[in-house]
Amino acid sequence: MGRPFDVKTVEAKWQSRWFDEGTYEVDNDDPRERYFALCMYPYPSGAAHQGHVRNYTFGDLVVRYQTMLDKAVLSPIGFDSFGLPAENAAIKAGSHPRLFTEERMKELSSSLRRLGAVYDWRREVFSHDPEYMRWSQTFFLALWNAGLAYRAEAPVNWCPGCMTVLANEQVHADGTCDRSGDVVIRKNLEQWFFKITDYADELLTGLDSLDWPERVKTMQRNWIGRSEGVEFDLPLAYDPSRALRVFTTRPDTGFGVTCAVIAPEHPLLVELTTDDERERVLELVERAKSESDLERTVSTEAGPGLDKRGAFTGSFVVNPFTNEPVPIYVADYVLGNYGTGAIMAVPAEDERDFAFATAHGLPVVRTIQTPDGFEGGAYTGDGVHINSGFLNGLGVDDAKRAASEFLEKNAHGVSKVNYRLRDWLVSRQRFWGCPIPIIYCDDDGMVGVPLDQLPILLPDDVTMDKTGQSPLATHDSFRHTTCPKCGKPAYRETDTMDTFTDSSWYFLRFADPFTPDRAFDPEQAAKWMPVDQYIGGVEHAILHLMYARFYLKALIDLGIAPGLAREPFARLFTQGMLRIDGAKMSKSKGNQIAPEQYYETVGADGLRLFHLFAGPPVDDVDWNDQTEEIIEGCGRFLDRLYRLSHYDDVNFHDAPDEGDLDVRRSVHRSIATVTECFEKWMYNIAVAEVMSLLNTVSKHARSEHGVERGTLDEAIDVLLKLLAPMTPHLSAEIWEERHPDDSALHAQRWPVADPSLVITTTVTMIVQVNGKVRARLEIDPQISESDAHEAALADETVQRALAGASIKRVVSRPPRLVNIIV
RNA sequence: GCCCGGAUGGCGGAAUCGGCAGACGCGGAGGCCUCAAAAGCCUUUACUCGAAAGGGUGUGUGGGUUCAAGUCCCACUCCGGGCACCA
Repeated sequence: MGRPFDVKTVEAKWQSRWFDEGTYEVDNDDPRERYFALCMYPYPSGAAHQGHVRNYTFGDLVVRYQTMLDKAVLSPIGFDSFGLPAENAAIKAGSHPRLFTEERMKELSSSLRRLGAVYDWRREVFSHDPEYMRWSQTFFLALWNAGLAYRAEAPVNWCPGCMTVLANEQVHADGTCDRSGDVVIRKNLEQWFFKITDYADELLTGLDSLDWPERVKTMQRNWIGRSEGVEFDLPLAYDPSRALRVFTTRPDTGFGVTCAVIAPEHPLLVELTTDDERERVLELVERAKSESDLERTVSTEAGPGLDKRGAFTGSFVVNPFTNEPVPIYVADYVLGNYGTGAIMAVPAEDERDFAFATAHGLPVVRTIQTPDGFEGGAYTGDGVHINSGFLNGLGVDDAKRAASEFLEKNAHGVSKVNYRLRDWLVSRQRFWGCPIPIIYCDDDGMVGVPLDQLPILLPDDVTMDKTGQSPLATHDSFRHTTCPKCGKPAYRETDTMDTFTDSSWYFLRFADPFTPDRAFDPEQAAKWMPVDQYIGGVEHAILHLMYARFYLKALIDLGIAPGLAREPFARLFTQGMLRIDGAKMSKSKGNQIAPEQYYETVGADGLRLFHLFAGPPVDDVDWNDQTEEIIEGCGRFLDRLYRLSHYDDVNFHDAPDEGDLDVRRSVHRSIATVTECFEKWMYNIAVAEVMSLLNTVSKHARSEHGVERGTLDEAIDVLLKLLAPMTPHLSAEIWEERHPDDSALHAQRWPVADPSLVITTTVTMIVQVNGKVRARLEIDPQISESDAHEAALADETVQRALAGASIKRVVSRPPRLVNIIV
């Protein structure tokens, strides 16, 4: 397309200027009000793709807008540079992941600059920087010393594709790996964990204060999964001095217990199993062990096969409510690592128990009166208790209280809160991550690497193993070391940390990377934290966003980050994703649309404008045949702006008249609208408003009568300021042409609407007859109810519509409408 | 199965304090400019009946509340996302 200016030259000029002059560098002692704007730590996968463009366009808009509001805006950037893709690529190419990663970092940096995104590059951070690793390892040791990092054997998720264990959060509900999509298998391994469960309660309650999308908060709440209940004893029938301990959230249904069920991993299982039942029980236990979670996670619907998922142990416990013996079953639907690994089963009021009981021919005893017409198995709603001794007649809540008291007195009952959340598994059997700074000594056991020996760096002389096994595990000079305590030969830990540990504190480093010999100065960090606006994809709703919340709380409690707000991200925005033919646009699917081609035509400005205009930022964007044309349209808008600002085809007249005043009103109303839209993330509407204003001004200026010079200049300058955060290059260029002696556009203040020009002097009132619009009247907004009524009736078209019919009623709602009912 | 979103012209989407449905843009149609084209500019564009004036119908479906419903209530359909044996 032929454009009235050279887009590449203009954009290159301003990009160099912002970068070379450090326009968006900000000092920690800046006295202005502070604003911390942050896009999620990007993984350096090479040149920016459209998803990045969208994300960083939003981020850059926030930075530039807040800057124009005269705030000290912290806009940092860095790279989440450890991770599997680099490692896999290095394996393929036979190189080192570092070389590969640094190449990709350069590409991503320059494509962010090409987009016109502005940062304080002095604060750049990347995870594999030795200085960053030093602090990652320091923090690991601090967590370890405080007991928040520990090593334990547990059944863990192993991804055969990634050749490493994964955290629970990285495994989908269907048992597949979040990264590779492989089916995850369960292994018993000794691994490193962070004790995130210590913070379960705060992670839950802290959500309330956050200005985050409700669905993200809901997802975190569900993931944490708090449940209140009672833990109590079911005495063993053959030895009442001992008991099976169970957890329930429904103590009120105790009279309906018809069996107890324990997990295949339960420590008492062997003892409880009688000779007669041993064969079937062992078979079930073996199967539970070998099956993947995918196979084990089948829904608990009654049907063929369900009976095989549980077996009678041959033993009984006594129900403390009824003093009757009930059989103990083992079943894989009861989890070994939740609650006590054993439950009381109440088929009448729990769907899983109902399905299980039905499959095994166990009785169903209702303890809550079902509503009339209730059909089906378990009834989980509220109701009056029946068949329940002292609980009869009570509702669920009252019965829960009474039953809990009973259990406290008679069955060692204690109220207990359980969480679904498990500790964060942080060790990975991979090379390209931050090494865990622990040494194993035969005499001293686990010993932390002394702080003055940090960072433990990854060796350069490695051959990436085609099998995917980490070369650290077999790297002799890395593995062999001496014990810091006794000096004897010892081994290093060869696992590395989950890369989510790196992204759990990078924002603190951004706040202060300047203080020597410290990860950050807490006083400096406290000035910026929490992040005022965090921007990223919803795919991190649980993973990164929960880990970072935990990590910051832990660092504060360990005295590393005293004085900081306990929540890292005050306000979160999650943008929609890009789809192409309904599928997610992604590198792995190979369906990405590169941004570069658009820089040649509409420029970064045009592409940015498209992303802002395409629809609400939260919504997904479907990239289709029409998209190209919309992008072209965004380019055309910028051309029209350029022409108008050069007075193409404009006619002038001298003194401002009523028409000019109307233009000024439009200008000021647009200021108000765009400002509001920016605050509410309604960027698509902000763009529409600016387009609309340009149309209004152009039309007026190009009319035969023309425009008064000062009025047009004000309109153009306001347009440039409103567009400055959206299309920064061209706006800055035009501004400079028009104001060669003034400071640059981005140093200008955001415009403020003149209230006297925003208020409307006349307004259109609609007149309806029986709810149908029959006339539109220009009236004074202050018009009284009766005047509005009269004006409506006086109108000719209204009279024609009434056609003499008798008026039953008039609804007068000035200044919006009058509705006449006949 | 449960929990959240969402459904508006040919298309992306506006309009949430119940008060002009379709802002803005894309696409289409017609015109101006031009030897012609591109670019640009102007007009028009929900559907439908009508030559026109004018009328009727319209926000996934079916009901309801109201003078008035895209917006509120009830029931449902479809699409997207999250969770899915956590006792």
